[in-house]
Amino acid sequence: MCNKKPFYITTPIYYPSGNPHIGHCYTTVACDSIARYRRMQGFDVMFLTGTDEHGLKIEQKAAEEGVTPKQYVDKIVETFKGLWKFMNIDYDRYIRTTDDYHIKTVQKIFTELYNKGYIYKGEYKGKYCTPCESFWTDSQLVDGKCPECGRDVTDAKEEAYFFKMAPFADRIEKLLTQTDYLQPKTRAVELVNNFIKPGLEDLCVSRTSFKWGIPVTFDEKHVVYVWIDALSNYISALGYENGEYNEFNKFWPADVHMVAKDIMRFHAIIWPAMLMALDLPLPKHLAVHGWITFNGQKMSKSLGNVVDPFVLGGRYGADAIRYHIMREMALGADSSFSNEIMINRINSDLANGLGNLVSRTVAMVEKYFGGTLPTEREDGDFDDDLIASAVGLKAKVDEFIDKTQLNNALAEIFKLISRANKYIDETAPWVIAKDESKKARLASVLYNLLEAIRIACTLLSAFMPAAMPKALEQIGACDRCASYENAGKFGVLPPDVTVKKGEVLFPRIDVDKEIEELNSIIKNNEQESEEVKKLREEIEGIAQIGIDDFCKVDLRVAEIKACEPVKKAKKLLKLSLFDGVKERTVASGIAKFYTPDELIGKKVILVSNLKPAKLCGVESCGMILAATCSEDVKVIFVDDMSAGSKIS
RNA sequence: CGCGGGAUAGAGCAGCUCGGUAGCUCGUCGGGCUCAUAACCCGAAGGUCGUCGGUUCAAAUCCGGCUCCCGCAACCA
Repeated sequence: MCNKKPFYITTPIYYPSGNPHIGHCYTTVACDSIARYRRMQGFDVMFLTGTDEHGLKIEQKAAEEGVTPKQYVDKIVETFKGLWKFMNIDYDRYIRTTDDYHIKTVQKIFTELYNKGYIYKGEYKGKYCTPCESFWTDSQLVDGKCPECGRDVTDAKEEAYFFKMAPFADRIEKLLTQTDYLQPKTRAVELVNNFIKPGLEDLCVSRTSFKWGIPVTFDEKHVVYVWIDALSNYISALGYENGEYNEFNKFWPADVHMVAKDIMRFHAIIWPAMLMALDLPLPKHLAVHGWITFNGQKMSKSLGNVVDPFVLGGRYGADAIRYHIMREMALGADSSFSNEIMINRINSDLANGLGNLVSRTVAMVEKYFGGTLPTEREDGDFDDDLIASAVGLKAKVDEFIDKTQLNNALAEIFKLISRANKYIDETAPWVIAKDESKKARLASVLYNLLEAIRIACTLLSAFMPAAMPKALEQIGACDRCASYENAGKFGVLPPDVTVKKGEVLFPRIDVDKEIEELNSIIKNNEQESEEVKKLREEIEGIAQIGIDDFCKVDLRVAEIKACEPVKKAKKLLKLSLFDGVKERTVASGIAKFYTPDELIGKKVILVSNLKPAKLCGVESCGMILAATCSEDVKVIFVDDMSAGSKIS
């Protein structure tokens, strides 16, 4: 036990503002598979996952439901844990940022960084929505209004603590460009160019505008804002600066932090900076994967296409879902998920390939030898090639696991499965079986097949922890036979091995029928309830206004005299509008939907008394009205009216 | 001229570092087999490797221009 090498792997801590979806599944299943593989290899593994439970959004969601924030997150955390159980996720520790020991660590880290001079008190400037009691950045605003309630915001400042990033810029740049910290490394240049070269901005690390967070010990009106709270989970979970655990020295630095690309920046820049400030060693690898897209679109609740892992797993089994997402997803790249792709994959690899191989092999042992092989052997053609493939597999898979390339590891294993299926055709056991004098040869062929299956299934058991033990049982492999150690050897099963046919491992799926059913599930669940519900909530959520409020907005017909794209902006068109009195410039985010030629001469509705603002260097005086429906935008034209006409 | 990635058979991808016969999976078509979950095995069709030009005996691969897509950043008033 003591001489086992430690291996520490983490998922991000998920934000429980809603139920888990297949995207959460991906990261967690990937980590679980790696963790299981490392355990099999004999590492002393610490696999950490958890939830990030503080923040304004949780506070608000809880308030909406009339419960305390803690009650709210408790409920969702149960759903997360339920999903992990359902997907056979075998984590060693589950951290919640509301756990006492984590809070203790965060407070100590915050104080230490303050004492070291890396955290200082400053002022946070932003837009403030009084009814929502929330700060927003300019870029978060929707039409200049609060994105939550749609009401006006005001310029406001609040006292806040900031973390100095600048001292670490050089070291972070080196970390990203000169080490193999970031996987895949292709994104390093992007990060350096976008964030480090322009100069790292200091990071706002406390807030006074909401309460649901960890209090700053030396300044009680502040709570710690996201970064220091969330990122330090990776060390607080090991007992850093708290008495709960005593494993920091054993497991830190982490071997792999796995994250999706949307939070890469925080783990690639902020987290290393924090660790540098604390004088702690840096994690060895940051593995960044893409998003699962659904029928080509990014997975999101608003699109109404969230794939429910419970539904899919319930239909095809957790292992089939695990296999599909591992096999399909390459590190770094997005992978498209659709019911059709998934079902085809399950059918061709799991049902036709692996499942059928086990089934036909076991059936032959039972049919020709009553389930137990005789011990006589006779070598023959094709044996060497199959054996070589089987014996060499482990080293190849090891290499891909080391590189966090699970898809390639699986592809390699399935090459052996194909090889074995081909071997059956080459040797044609049913022909040998007709000749009584060739029993020994027949036994050899079947034994070789069982061995190939044993090796493949042993290595696969990290990925499919429920189905593989069943397969190994069918071929008569004991626990010892199915060890990682033995996956590199041939001839491990006893010569007189006894097989036992069992249930079908991966039933073949009727593609057309399933897709139809899944589509109707999606329609019922999401399009009608989710999407309409969301729209209704959105509309109902907007406060009513009196006619006098409406009259504050001056709407006029204006003619587009000239139009050109804004340089440096993809979405903006610069319009010259004649409002009846004079020409003015308005920037509008419609470049994707209209060309300048289409617009010149048209008359549109102008919000004429909107306060001017600068967009991508263009002074914009007013805005024009357009309807927006998901991705599409249509400007409202009023061509028959003359410029300057009032609209009311 | 903001930064980066990409364009290869119907689909999804590899090959490009280090030029020399274009490969894999799925799908389609034809054949074989009958142990098996109508599964398995073999074969075929299908690509001027985005476009134009350059270097070279030889370019998917190296160099340059262009078109289009996708990330990131910045604005969707």
